Amino acid sequence: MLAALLFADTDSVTAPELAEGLGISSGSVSGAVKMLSTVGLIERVPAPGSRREHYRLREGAWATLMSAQNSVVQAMFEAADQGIAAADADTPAARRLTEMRDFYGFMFRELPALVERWQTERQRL
Amino acid sequence: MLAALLFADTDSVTAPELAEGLGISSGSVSGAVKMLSTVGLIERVPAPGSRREHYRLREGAWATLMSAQNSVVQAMFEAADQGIAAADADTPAARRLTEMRDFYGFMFRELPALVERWQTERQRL
DNA sequence: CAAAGGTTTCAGAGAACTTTGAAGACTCTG
DNA sequence: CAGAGTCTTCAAAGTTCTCTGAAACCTTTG
Repeated sequence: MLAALLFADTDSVTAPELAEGLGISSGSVSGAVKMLSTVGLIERVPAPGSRREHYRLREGAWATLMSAQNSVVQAMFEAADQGIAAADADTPAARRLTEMRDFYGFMFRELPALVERWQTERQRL
Repeated sequence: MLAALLFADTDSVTAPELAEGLGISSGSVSGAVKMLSTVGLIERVPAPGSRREHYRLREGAWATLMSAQNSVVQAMFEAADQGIAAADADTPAARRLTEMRDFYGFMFRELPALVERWQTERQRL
């Protein structure tokens, strides 16, 4: 579906066009739209003159996708943190969990900064 | 399985211990070991005196995992690139694909650098 | 070098996920 | 405000993925 929206030679695409083009049912289109919308990758486009819904990739969709990944990083960080709290100090487990927490802590700090740097560099073009 | 290896209070864990502790069959352990080994997250540990295989998380496993993600980024970059080659210039599709390629190109350059920075900062501790 | 201990492979069973199609809900428009 | 057009929901069907258990395969050791 993302590929279909990427390659479309129009600004936005209707649900029936997606169904037809991809050879899937309207129900599947509806489900995919719902999922991709909540993730923030696509958006509904108001289409005056047509009663059909139009969809398109959101501006900056890829940065959004990367930021979504960041919540995975956060989850790993928190899991490690809770693990450390539950484990006895000075055990192999504590050592491993500390390495894990430090790594994901680092990434959780740096990844958003990286995406931000992309945004500003993009601005200049 | 990763959690089991993380929390183990010994340096390494045997396959039967993993099966017993997780309540899964030896076949499943074998499959998981194979998968995690090829990804580089765990390693076999030579265990003199025991005939059983011992496993443990590899040093720097999390950095490895992040680097593996990078190949996804690369795939996205290449997909965008091929898309641009296939699309007509000055179309909405070309514009979208260019944004995608630029973003993943940026990430493909910067992510390894980020992991590397982690490695060197880690060194100092 | 045979036998015991341990691991891997693989076909079949089961679980989880996805898709479909039809019914219901929503929303413009005349 | 009725009707046509469009979208969403959901149960059933289909597909894919994962697990198990048994058999085959290594590998160490007496």
